[in-house]
Amino acid sequence: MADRVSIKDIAKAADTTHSTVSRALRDSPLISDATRERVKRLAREMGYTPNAVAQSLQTNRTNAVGLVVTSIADPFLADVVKGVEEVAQPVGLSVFLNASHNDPNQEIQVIETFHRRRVDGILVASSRIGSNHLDRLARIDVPVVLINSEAGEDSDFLHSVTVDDQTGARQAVRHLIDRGHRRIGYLGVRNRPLSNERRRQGYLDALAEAGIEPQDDWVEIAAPAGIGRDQDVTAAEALTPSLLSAGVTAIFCFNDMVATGVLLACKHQDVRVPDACSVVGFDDIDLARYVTPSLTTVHQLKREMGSIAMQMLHDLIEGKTVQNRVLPPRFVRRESTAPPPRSDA
Amino acid sequence: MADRVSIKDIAKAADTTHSTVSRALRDSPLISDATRERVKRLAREMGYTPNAVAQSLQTNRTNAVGLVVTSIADPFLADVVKGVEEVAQPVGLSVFLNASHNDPNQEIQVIETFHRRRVDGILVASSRIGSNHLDRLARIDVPVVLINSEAGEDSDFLHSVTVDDQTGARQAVRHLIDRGHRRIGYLGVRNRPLSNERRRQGYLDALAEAGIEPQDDWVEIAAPAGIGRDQDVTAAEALTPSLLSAGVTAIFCFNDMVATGVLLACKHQDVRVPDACSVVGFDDIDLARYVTPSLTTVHQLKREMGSIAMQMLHDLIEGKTVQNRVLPPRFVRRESTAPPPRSDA
DNA sequence: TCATGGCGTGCACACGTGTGCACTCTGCTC
DNA sequence: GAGCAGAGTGCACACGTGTGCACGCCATGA
Repeated sequence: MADRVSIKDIAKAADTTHSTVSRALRDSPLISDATRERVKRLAREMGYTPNAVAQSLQTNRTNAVGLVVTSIADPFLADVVKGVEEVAQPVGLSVFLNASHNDPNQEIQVIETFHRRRVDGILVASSRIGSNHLDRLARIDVPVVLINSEAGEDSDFLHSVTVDDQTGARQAVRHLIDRGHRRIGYLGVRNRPLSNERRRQGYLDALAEAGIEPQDDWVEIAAPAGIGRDQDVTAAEALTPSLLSAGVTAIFCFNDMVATGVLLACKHQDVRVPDACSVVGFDDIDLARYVTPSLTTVHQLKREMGSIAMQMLHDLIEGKTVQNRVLPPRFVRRESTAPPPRSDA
Repeated sequence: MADRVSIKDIAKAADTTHSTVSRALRDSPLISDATRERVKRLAREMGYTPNAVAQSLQTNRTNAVGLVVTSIADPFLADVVKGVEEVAQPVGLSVFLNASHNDPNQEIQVIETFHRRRVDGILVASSRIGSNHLDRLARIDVPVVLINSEAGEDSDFLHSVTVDDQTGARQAVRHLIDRGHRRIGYLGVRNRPLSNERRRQGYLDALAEAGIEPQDDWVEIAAPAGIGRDQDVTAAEALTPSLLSAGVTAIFCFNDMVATGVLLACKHQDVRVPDACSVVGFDDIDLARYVTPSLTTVHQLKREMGSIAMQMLHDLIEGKTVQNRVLPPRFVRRESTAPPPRSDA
């Protein structure tokens, strides 16, 4: 009952028209102070709550944005989403959350849904979408900000915020080299091809700088069954023995989940970390501090990525122009790295 | 350009009226097969995407639900949200995600936003809201499902799905007793009072069954600075020494995060787990398998809670009646529990 | 006294879609 | 041949809000 009250009802109660009520509630200077106050008081008393649906239809603005992530249960993305939320809420933007699970059908469906709902902008933290569905995104005619999956040739509606994967990877591997390692492995993933390629390249850069010839059997690329933590861990666990038997004394991992899988595998094989083998992760999710040994890793500004991306999208919606952002990684040394068992000359 | 096409435009192209187009697209039996096909083909060719905003205004259904969580970065809630998503997407419901951070102002604002947007239902995974904002929720006149925070006296619009905290806790503590422990501590949290109280009660039940007199200094209740993982861990870490010096040989923790804090504290104090002290968690988040030693804990059906809650909400929206659900916990034994160091007679 | 101007209000239309009702047309039946 | 049923379509209104424009009123000034 308190629900169904519209500005028309208020108008009736105030003995005026809905136009006046609308203007009074929006503090239009056209309205006299007396009626403005009278209308506002009535609105309060009658328990009026504006109908955002009708407003959207009229103003052609929904004040809603779409957010696609590959998986919500990914702790990395959870932090990103948190950052998004922290900016969206204060500026009055609502967020439609959708997962894509790297499934082409769901990706299409999600974009379609955002279009139908006439969102004012889209945030993508799901690497495949940026590249694969450009045409579909373009048709919506709405600003898009990609997170950790660059904007290809910069079109005028596609923007991005990323971390400098390659530099982060190079720093991490250089640390291992500085500690005396020469035989260093890379354990990557197949289902996030862009980041994986950049981090692998950083790994190769560091080896090259140190004059180390990379060996084929130092590199393994896991193909996790799905998306998210569990699969990364399991897939990495399975591939670790092969790397160890290739004789590496340190393993640089695509992310902390993969590194955790390596830790578990070492535990089962009684390979002591870091004494017998050093391990380095990427992302610096909370987990990195909780495992034993705690993970040396590359810190990403996860929450900041989310909030910066959301701020960019907000600016774009307001018609401002924005600059793409590349955030700096930060190397974090913890307990999972040490010099190699015996120095390899 | 492909955007601004409405059913009126299609009507013009098909040399008919928007009424016919509307009916044709909705497969109304009033329309002849010929025109239906013609309209549908034109709609496709012109790149028509229905305007959900206008549809909502007309039908008084938004096909959107609101989801409030205390924090998105909480791994427990992340799984719940995932379950919600998995049900919502297929049935065509969109999800507005909002965080409350246990902040009364934000809680009010979130509910207000959901009302303005005329969501068809609300999902609450933020314990405080159920009890504190009943009046506000009632005013929206929309079904509400609470997750892990019961529905008080069951009103007709409030429903819930919870886990049986008390039984889970009792099972966990009984396991410790079976292993031979007599001096068992409880490390709880202050900012989730309902669950905390139920788990503490289960702890007391188990002690009572074994004829053990609980001691005041066996129980500590942490007051984490905020919500989510990090604060739980830190707060628990700080309180662990006090429990250890009370002479307990095992600690039952409010959740796995708290347990992780205990593990860290023990590590720093060189107290070996489980040899010198056993530790039990709650929730069975992924982390529980990754720490060393892996955590003995109480498994919760996290994803299922989300999907069941969403299914309930969907049924309620469709006008069906539903039953509140209490999910069974499942005790999981891992590496963090063992008999006490020397048997206390 | 009349023109002028400003202030406050109401009228009417718009946004895009759904739907009850009236209308037209075709073909059939008596 | 008139009447009628039924199928297909269009008209008009509704949903709740925002806004350009015209109107009425009052005060001011010539």
